[in-house]
Amino acid sequence: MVIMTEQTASQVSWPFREAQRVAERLQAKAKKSALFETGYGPSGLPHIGTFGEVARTSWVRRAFTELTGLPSRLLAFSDDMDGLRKVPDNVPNRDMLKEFIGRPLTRVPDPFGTHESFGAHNNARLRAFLDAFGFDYEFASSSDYYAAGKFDAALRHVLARHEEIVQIIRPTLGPERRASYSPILPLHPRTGVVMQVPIEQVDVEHGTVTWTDPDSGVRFETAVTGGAAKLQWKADWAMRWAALDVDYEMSGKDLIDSVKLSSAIVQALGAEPPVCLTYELFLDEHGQKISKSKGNGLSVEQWLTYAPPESLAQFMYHAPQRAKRLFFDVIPRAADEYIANVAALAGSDDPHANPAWHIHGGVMPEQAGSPIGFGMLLNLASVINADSAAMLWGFIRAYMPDASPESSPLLARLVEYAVAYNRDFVAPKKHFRPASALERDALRDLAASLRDGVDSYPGEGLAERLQNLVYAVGKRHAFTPLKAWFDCLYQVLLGQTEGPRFGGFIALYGVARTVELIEGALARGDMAAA
RNA sequence: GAGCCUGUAGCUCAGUGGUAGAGCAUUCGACUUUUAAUCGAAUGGCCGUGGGUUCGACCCCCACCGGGCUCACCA
Repeated sequence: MVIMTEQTASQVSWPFREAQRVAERLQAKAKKSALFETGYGPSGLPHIGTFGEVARTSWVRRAFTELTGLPSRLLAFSDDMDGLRKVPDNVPNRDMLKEFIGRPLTRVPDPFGTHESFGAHNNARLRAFLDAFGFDYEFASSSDYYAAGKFDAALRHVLARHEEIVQIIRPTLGPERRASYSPILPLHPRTGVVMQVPIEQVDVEHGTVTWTDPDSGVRFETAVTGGAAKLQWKADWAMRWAALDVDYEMSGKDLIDSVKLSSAIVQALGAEPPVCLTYELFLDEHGQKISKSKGNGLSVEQWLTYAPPESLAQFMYHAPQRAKRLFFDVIPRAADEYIANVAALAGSDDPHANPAWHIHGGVMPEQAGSPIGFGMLLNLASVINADSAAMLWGFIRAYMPDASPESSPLLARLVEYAVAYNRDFVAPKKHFRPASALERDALRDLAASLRDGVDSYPGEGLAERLQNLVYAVGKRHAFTPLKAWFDCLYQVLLGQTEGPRFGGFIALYGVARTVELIEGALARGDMAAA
């Protein structure tokens, strides 16, 4: 076991602090490898919190490797043996599902018809989601583990400590549940439903429980092993910790009580709970809780439409134990923080303290950074009304001749995101004011002049000749001051009060398209007048 | 009822014992045949309140006030 030096012990980065706790746990148990776990409930399709949990756990795992050099695994554990509690409203074939309420998800037909069970379908979605980010993990199915007998020894142990476990959980329950509670949930031998019934008899020697079907009155003796029964949630978690010897698991603060109780149960089983971290939940823009029905959350898909995955990781990295508002405006900031961290990493004497190091698993890609910040890029996209990456690149090169997609792959991606951001959030809010009579004449003149060509105008490049053309048109009409002519162009054509040098804009936007832009604005004016 | 987070510039937020920070906003300036992504500068804080620890507290401890969330059925 590697003992931390003073330098590493003073790490200010939380993944290393967590990794240190894991290292101490292993040292105490004389273990030679670490097991990290993340869990998924049956109701959950993967969402932004799923990403956060797996990313954060992966960072702790990576830090653990750095710290100790010991091997480790990350188990993504799906609670797919849980009973279907209610029919989700976002799936097809809901009537069909009604008949399977209460049965383990892996024994409910897939309403989408693409997998052998609903559980398998959700598992596939989860794996595809995790794979899309390139997470290194092993998938585990609760149903498989139960059926394969991987929990059998632990389940018998639970049976032996049945009363003790009941005593731990019972005080936390309401009067109704208190009467019937058992950590053992036998599967009904005929219907397959996960039964929440009083356990009348516990036979430790044979590994069975006896219970009565409330509907038929028939008594059953069911084995707790081999997938004939499963455990109630908190006991299930504890049993899994014990059976697999899980070393690390983080969870949201909504599970604080569960962590407490499961830890008590695992100790009743004679084992030690893993190192646990409780993270804060996300709030919306107004500090309110995020609920799917209100739709005030921000989805992974939304985030990744407007900024790179690294920025989402950056957001998740910072202070997991503090409540953060998760809404649209945090995206550009997260992207810029990431870019700044990449830049800072180059000359850093303590890379472990830098989020970018963690985000990239300690191996930075070539040319990871961007010479231009995302905020600036968004601003630029807005100012020039960029509707294509090529147009944005044109202006970037004017500012930074050496920049190219090849020399800065991140910038190339950011450009695409900035165009999307402008398209969806900036462009729709533009206010195009109608042109006055004077301005209409001048705009017609401008369109006609553009059609005639720029060859007669002075200047070295196309942009400069176009600029002189625009200027000449303005002078032919009675604008006072001439600035009013340019104000007209921005306000009438681009829907904003300020804008780029217009010749450069036309050169990049295209002469023909600019003419269309002018004709469109004039047509809008006609409609308003009519 | 139990627990967790939070209060720092106008706004959004960094900052865990050693001279209060960033972005945005505001104002001024530079560049500009009108402008502009840009660059420079300025303005702006009893760090929620009151105690305590310390040579020294935004930071650690206690109390209070304000804002918010979670759990008490299931997972």
